[in-house]
Formats: sequence, structure tokens, C-alpha cells
Amino acid sequence: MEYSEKQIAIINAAEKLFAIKGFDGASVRDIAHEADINVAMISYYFGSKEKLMEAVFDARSQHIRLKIENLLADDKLSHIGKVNVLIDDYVDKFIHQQEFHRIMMREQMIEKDTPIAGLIHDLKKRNLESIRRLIEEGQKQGAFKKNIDIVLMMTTLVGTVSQMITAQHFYKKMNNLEHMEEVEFQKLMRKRLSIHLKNLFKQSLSNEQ
Amino acid sequence: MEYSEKQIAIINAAEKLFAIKGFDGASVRDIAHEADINVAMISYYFGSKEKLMEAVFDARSQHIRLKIENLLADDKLSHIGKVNVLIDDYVDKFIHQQEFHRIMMREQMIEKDTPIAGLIHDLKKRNLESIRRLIEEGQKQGAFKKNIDIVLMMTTLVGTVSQMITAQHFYKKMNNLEHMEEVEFQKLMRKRLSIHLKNLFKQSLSNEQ
DNA sequence: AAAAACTAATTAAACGTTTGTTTAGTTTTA
DNA sequence: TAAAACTAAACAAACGTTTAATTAGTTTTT
Repeated sequence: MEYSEKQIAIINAAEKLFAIKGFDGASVRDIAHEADINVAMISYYFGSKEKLMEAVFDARSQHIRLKIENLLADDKLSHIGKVNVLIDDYVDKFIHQQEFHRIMMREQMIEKDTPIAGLIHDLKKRNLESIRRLIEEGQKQGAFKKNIDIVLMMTTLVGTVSQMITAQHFYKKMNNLEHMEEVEFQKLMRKRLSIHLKNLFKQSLSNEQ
Repeated sequence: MEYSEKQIAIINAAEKLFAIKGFDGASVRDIAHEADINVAMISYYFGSKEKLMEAVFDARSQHIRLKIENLLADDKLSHIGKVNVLIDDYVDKFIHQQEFHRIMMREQMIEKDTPIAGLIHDLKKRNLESIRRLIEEGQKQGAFKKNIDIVLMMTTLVGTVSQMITAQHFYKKMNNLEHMEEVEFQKLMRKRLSIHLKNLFKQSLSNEQ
């Protein structure tokens, strides 16, 4: 879908407020005010609040698929090197799209078969298959251990990053980093998450220590 | 606080619906219907919906503090053995109180200085200090590596378990376990989480492999 | 080229519901 | 019989959505 300037303003406002307050917590009047448009424009352009949420997903979910295509064929990288690229890719995407990921986390908790629940499921499945292919390739060639619970490893990847994002204020406080500039902190968080997760995966997957 | 039978029924209903639908998504009429009482009883007993949420926290948060007291003094357990006990304790409490933990996750996302945000912060800090003491003791005696980001390890513990709970349907599906009895699946999940996290911690903390 | 018809964007106001809470009255308990 | 427990009804406020009117820009007709 292509969106006009006004529609994009509404989607941006909705993304922000849905992320902070949740779907039910953010009213259409809140969103309209944030986007600096009339309330009726939301129904006019998107039909309903529900459909606006779907538009947010439509607009954002394109950019969060992991890039696996060229990775499998790449013969310059070791097996663990490929996994590392995927980890960096995931951490980057999560940090750059924090608001949208917060919305996904929230929606995931709701036990309901909405269209959005389906979208999230497909997205997670696709990302899981990316990692699975990489790991199984490494297993076939003896570089990785057998008997790896790939879904559980994925759970640790997703869970650690999610938890870091939702509790970043806590991380700041516990490390006395409250003085730090926001941009600088995001960089630090990205770097530390990357190193931490790469270590976890290497230790869990790799045969050689 | 001590609660009457009716009050407990309301708290149970509120916990359930807040966990599924979120604070804004669950109406007081929903909760009243679930608890099989008149709507007015919520205001009568708790004052407001907000205060009812606080009562849920008051009633539940007592049981989710990690037991560290006897653990530090125990000289029958190795350092990593003590960490393992703490991991099992955490996994057990999370799984047994899934609904309440879902509420905590949701509340953690809201960027607001509510009384509940303060409660969660204190709880997390206390749990963090438990793990920190255990790890620093191990470091002092040379059993554990130096330069461990304890907050990040805690993030992986909390994040992995949280993600497993919120996406357990996905885990089921990806492992073709949809046929399995619910109680049986909870046991399996508990067991696998425990093994997985113990491995992660051992590899990350321990000097000997 | 002027006039008429039409289209899309935008608005303020109103719509009917649902929201959390309160009231005023009734029943139950001790 | 006084206090506590409980209820149906009503309350104002907020909710998502619709309406009717206006504006501005474009297209068609004459």
C-alpha cells in the first residue's frame, strides 16, 4: 500500500501511542491530536481504529524480515559467522524499530485470532526458518552440535532483546548510565546485546570452544 | 492485607482478565461478570479500578520473590549449583504465576510513574541483587569468570522465560505438540526451560568447561 | 473561456455505546 | 437494630464512528 502524507502522519502517531499506551489505552482522539488532524480523518482514511492498527503493521512489517538470501550462499563466512550476521541484523532491526516491536509484543500477549496475530505468527515463522536453515547447515557439516532446540534458542534471542528494550530504563539505572545521551546509550545497548548474544549462541551451538 | 472470599474472587477475575486483555481492555463489568458479583462491589471493596490493580499486585507479588536466604550459606552446593537452584526457582514461579507475570510484562511497557511501576522496579532490583550476590561470591573464589554483565544475564533469564510464556502457542506449533495435554506441556516447558537456561548460565559464568 | 458539475479533503458537531463510578435503596448478618 | 453486604439504576465522561456542511481543486459542458 502507498500512503499519502496525511496518512503517514496518522500511522506515525498511531505507532507511537499504541507502543506507549497500548491499543485500548490510546484513543483515536489522542492519535488525531498527535498527528495534528481531525478525528474523522482516521475513519475517513482507514475505516476504523482496528484497520488503522492493520495499516501500522502493513507499513512497518516489511522492514523487519531478516536477510537470509545472500547469507546461505556466502562462502567467505564461517557457519558461526553467518549466525553472527543474523544476530546483528535482528538486534539492529529491533532497536531501530522499537516502537513497532513494542506493539508486536503487546499484540502477541492477547489470546485472540485477529488478522494481526496471523501476521505476527507468519513473521516469526519466517525468521525462525532463517535461523533453522543456518543452524542445520552448520550441523550437517559438523561445525555445530546436534540436539539443539532451535525454537528455544530463538526464544532466547527474541526474549533477551525484547526484555532489554522494555526494561532499558532499569538497565540504565543499574549501571549508573542515566547521565548518558540517548543516542549514545542506544549504541551501547546495541553493542552489548550483540556481543552478549553472539557469545551465548557460540557457546550453545559450536563444537569447538 | 487480608481479603474476604468475595474480594479474592474479584482479584482472581481481575488477574485473569488483566492478563488476557490488558488493564484498559478489561472493563469493570467484564471483571464483575467473571467474578459473578455486582459491578458496584468493585468500587465498594477496592475504591477504583486502579486500586483493584494494586490489590492484585499486593496479593500476588509476595509469592514471587526469589529465595536467596539459605542459599548463600549452603556449603553443600557448588557455586554453579546455587545459580541452578535460583534458575529453577525463577522458572517455577514464572510458570505457576503466568497470569500475574503477563500483567507485570504489560505494566513494564507503559512509560508512566505509577505506584505499580515502582513495585515492579523494587521487585526486579531485589531479584537482581540475589543473583548478583551469588555470582560475585563465585567470582571471588575463582569459580566464575570476571567481567560478567550481570544485568544482561538477568535480562536473558527474564526475557527467555517471558518470551516462552507469551509465545508458548508458537512453541507448541513449531514442535508439533498441539495434541499434548495442557498440564503435560507445562511440565515439558518447565523442564526444557530449566535445562536450557542452566546451560546458558554455566557456559557464560563458569571458568571450567 | 466561462459556467456548471463533480470529486476529494476537511471540519465541527452529533450519534449511540460503553466506560468507571456513585447513589439510594434493600437485604443479610451479627 | 445497627452495621455490613449487596443491588439496580443512574451518572457524567469518554469512547469510536457517522453525519452534514464547507472548501478547494479538477473536469466536463456549453
